[in-house]
Amino acid sequence: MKIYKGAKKQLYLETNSIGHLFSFPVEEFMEIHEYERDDWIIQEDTRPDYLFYVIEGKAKIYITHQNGKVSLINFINENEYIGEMELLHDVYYTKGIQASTKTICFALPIYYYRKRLLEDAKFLRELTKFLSLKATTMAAKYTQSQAFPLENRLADFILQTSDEGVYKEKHVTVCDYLGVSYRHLLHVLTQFCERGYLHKEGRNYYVKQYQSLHELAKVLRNE
Amino acid sequence: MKIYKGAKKQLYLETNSIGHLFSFPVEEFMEIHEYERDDWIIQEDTRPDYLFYVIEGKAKIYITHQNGKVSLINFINENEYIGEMELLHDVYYTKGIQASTKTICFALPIYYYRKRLLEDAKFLRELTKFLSLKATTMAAKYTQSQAFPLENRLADFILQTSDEGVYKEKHVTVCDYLGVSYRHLLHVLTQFCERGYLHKEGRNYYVKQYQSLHELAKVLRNE
DNA sequence: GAAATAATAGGAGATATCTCACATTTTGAG
DNA sequence: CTCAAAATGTGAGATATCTCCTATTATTTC
Repeated sequence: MKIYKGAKKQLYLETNSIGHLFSFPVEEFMEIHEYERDDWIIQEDTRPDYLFYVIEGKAKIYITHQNGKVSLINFINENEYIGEMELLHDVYYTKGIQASTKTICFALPIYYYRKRLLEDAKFLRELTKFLSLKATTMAAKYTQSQAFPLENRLADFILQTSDEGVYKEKHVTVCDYLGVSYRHLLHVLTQFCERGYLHKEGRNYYVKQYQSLHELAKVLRNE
Repeated sequence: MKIYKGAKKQLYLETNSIGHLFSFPVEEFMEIHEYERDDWIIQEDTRPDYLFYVIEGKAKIYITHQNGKVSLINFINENEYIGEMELLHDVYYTKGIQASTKTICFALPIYYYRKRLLEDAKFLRELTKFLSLKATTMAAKYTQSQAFPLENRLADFILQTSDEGVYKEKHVTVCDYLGVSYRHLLHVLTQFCERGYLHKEGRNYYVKQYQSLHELAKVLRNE
């Protein structure tokens, strides 16, 4: 992890306007952190000292269950918060946050800014919108995972993550994300190939029948 | 649905202080609604005209999937909001909200109060806490449903909902809530009886071995 | 109070998904 | 470059969960 200082910090402050986030000046004690891919931004079960706001990159929220299973709860993208739960609640089981690409965040020391943040309508309004989306997303994932088999959820995931018709996510990550075993994921991918929806070459899968995948995916969404 | 007027309205306004919720007066246009058990407070896919705050009773959030399956997303209890998603977002797939007991809510006309609410730090701070808990709860339910079989989740649910050692929730509701088929729920309940954890009499189940149920339930929680 | 509707109950077979075991390939650290 | 760790791949059998079907009770409704 690196902390940007001096000119580099200035550059990021100027490039990424934060005027819409806070109604009081935060530059003085705000830091800018850079995390490498796979770095832990927050360790599971360890309270963070900062409230983060992602300006570049992508991270993953993980929780480890008592039976050893690991769930990838969700991804965090640019313009999203990290550590907001701990800002709001004194008691909270902290989830692990891991950078999945190089990630750059604004980092506001909680001990210093907490009080003012919780009185700042502008900040709270942004955070409220973010949290409401988070709640909605989780509710959707929850109900979808119960109402539909992997087939449908995977089709949706492939359409969302494939780039120029190529799907090449890591199986390991995907099973944590979709909450199924490695074995089963492979099984369903193989089926997709057999049915001609995908074509496998090495470690990449090429989308051959968008239509079929769309059919499978569309039942997920009412919205 | 009834709307309280005059003295009855006054009574509720006096009994339930709302000073901690808003920093401006809302009494003038705020209504007080009473819903019977099974009334729909909000219809699925129909934007509500009010932001509600539950002061008495309990309600259920439902979504209907394209394949006809119904998910009971969660319960809403006293001191929780209803319709906050629509207040925050212009585009939103509205879930259905059904009273599961007689439910009394404050009802604030959105068209009238929206602007001021979104500028009120006190209101936003409360809402932020509520939404963060909602997001956390949904995330927990999501990952638990993927990491553990019904056995564990049902044990937890029985411990949470049984009263004086008696469990008597409606199976129909429970399967929507835990996201399993009616058939399977019965099957696991029967197992619990066979193992002596529960004893069935008529439509009630008596908890016989708290310890065993606790064992099953405790793996769900790290927190 | 009879008829319609919702809830409970359980059998039987299908299928979605998991666990475990093991082999191969790729990646990363030194 | 080399070795260990991570990721991929596959078989076989177990289990969790679903679907469909059919009865039997409660609960509503007219």
